Amino acid sequence: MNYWLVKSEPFKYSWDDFVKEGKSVWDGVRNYQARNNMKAMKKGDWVFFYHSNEGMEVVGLAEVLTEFYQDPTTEDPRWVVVELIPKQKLEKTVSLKTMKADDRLQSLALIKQSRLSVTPVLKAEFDIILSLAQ
DNA sequence: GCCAACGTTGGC
DNA sequence: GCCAACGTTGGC
Repeated sequence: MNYWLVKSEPFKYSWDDFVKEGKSVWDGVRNYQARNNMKAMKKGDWVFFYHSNEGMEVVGLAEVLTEFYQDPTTEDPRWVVVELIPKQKLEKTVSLKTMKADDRLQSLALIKQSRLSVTPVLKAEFDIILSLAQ
C-alpha cells in the first residue's frame, strides 16, 4: 500500500465537486514526474486531496479506484490518467502552514517540490498528517 | 500582483 | 548537448 497527494485548485475542481460526482478521472497531468507517480499508483492506495492556491490545505482522503491508462483527453501516448473515489473528508483540514511548521514533515514532497501536482507521501508522513486532521 | 522554482523550447 | 528565453505553477 502506497500513499499519495494530489493537488487541485478548488475554484476549478474542489473536494465538494469530487464528492458530488462520486468519482474522478484525474486527467490533464502534463508533467513527467507527476505522470510517473500516477503510473506507480495501485488500486486501493490512499490519496490526500489538497486544495492549492485557495485554501492551501489537505481537505480529504481519496482512494485509487482504477490504475493508469491512456489519457482520453489527448492522443499523445505519453500521458495517462487514474480514477479516484472520495473516501472521507478530514475532520479537520491540515494547512500547508501547519505541515511546514511540523519538524516531522520537512521531507514531504509537497513542501520540497511545491509545483508538482501529484506527489508521494511516506507512510510515516501519512500517519502524521492524519493525526493532525483529528 | 510578484516572484521563485521549475519545465520546456529552440537556436546554435 | 548547451543554454537563454519563455511559460507555468503556486506560495506569499
